[in-house]
Amino acid sequence: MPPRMTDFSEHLNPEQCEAATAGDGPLLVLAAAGTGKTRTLVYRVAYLVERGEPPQSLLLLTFTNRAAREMLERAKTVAGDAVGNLWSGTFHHVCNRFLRKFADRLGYRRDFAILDRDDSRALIDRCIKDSVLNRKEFPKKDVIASLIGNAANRACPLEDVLEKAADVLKADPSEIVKVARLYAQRKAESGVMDFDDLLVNGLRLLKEHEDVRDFYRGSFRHVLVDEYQDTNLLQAEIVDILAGACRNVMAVGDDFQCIYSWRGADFRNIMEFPKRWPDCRIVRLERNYRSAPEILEVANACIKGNPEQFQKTLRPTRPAGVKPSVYTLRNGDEQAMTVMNLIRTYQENGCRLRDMAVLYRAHFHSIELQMQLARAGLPYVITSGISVFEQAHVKDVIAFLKVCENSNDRIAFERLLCLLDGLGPRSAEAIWEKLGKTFDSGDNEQRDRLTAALRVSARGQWQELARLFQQYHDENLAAKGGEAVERFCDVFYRDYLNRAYDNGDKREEDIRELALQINKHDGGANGFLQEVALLTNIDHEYDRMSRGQADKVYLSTVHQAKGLEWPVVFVIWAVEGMFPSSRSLGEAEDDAEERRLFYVAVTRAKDALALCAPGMRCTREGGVYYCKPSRFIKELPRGLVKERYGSARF
DNA sequence: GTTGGGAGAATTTTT
DNA sequence: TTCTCCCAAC
Repeated sequence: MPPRMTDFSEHLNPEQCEAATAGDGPLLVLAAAGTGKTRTLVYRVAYLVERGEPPQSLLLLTFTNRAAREMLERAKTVAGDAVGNLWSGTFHHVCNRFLRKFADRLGYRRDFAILDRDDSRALIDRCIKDSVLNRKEFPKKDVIASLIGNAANRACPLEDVLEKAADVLKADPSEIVKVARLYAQRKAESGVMDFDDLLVNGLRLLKEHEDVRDFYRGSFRHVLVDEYQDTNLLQAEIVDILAGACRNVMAVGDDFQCIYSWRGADFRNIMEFPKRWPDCRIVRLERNYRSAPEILEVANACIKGNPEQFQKTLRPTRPAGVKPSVYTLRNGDEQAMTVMNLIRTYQENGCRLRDMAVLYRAHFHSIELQMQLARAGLPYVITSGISVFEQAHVKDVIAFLKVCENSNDRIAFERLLCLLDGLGPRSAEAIWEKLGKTFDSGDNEQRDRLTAALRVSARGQWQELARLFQQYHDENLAAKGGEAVERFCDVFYRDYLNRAYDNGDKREEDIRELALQINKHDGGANGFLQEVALLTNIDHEYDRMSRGQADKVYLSTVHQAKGLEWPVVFVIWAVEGMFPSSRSLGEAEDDAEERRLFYVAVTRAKDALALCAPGMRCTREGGVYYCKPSRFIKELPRGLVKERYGSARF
């Protein structure tokens, strides 16, 4: 079959086409919200493949697995299945792949374990307990974790981060440094990496090992990066190195939408891209296909005042629609009621529930609305703060699988043992030491030694597990990890769930579903385990949504709504102190980021946008705060929005 | 050392 | 609401 050739100018507007069909050399695409950024990237991939580039020589870096998957699928429909061989995934994913091949160069085993956020915080907590005497005054593990993470992602010494945070932190910086050292030391001792280490070590690999660097430089002829504005210094450097030889680097992003600086993202990466790649071509995408012009006017007006940005103006392509509304409301309850009534009205006018979203700054802002929706029986889905894969019961099951597969995973081993009756962290640790810091689940003798080390009350339960390990290795259950999980649940875990939780049934369901997911995974149990730490909520959520085609209203934080769109969008709690959040306001930079976040919220809407500003907020204790409408509303020029009041008054 | 009850706190969280 | 921490009782 002759290769099919796409007429790119037919599918793309001139700017998109210019970006997609550009020749070799660095390319920066400044793509404002809703201007077909993904489409351009997809066609770029298709173009390169049709032009004869082997797909495996293309590297497509994204920020979520979902984005990678979506783009891959779309590119396949344009250029055919051959596209499927290209390298795509998140930075963490790609670094993980590098490290699975070369981690031994850095003194790690190639089957190193990954600490997810929870594991990492738990380990930090242990370090605090073991090294800090006066813990009353010492910051909590979350604070320490974010300081350490900040330093890693900004590629700067922890001391600098601490200095900047000095006035908020009461603790002695040297003590925090001590904890951080201990944390690093313990990670090294057990040969594990946390999320940040994947980036740090991925980069080290490329920097310190010339042959590895040359190997990957030689593998990739083109490096394409999505959401470039949210890269941190490490990620930008990884891109620069990988594209260092071929010089074919395409960065796509929108500095207006950089909303992760608190995680180390630095929008200067995108601002300074032309400095680092002086001969780069810059293409601006400004024609917005998503939103009604009235919505874009609000978006343009709200972002205008931000300093330090590439000047871009969203240009509408759609015909006139309706002006966005600003609702002035009495309190959270009236807000919830009003939003619900509006949702109903839209629904009566033929709008599906899944075409509507409610966005907010922080999860807890949605409580009243959730309660109202639940009471009224209006179906909704909500993106929660914790990932499915971070929930205790899912992690328990995964710990079991890890122990089956890996005899060095101390964290998984101890977690599994803690599930036994009357056995806590202390004993689990002691047993691990006693076994010589290893436990081979396939080894009969070791299983017996473990039995002997247990207190009598836990032995019965352990026997069940020991039998299961035996089966695991005899029947080669590794090939179908889901089956192993099912049996684990049957012979042991179900009982535990029902003892430990009120909603044991619900959790068991999660686990049955997890088993299916594991079976679907190509690499068997081991392949699944190597990636599971990098899977997130959104990946899971997405599967569920697309499979169920559920007709539900979507409730989400603005952060998690990035990249998505809905015909109807409500932004609730658009008041000073909540959006912008008073917690994050301090310096001008913070105000700018909150404004970008607001911009992201506004630009999610296609046809209708409602901003809600209640005048007061009730606290748990029955107290009342008065709130002023958000500065982002106040700043809007007159006439851009329609002023309205709560439906309770009609 | 483990477990369970009660008090108290909660910004965002691509990996 | 849900998660986390701390203390007291096994």
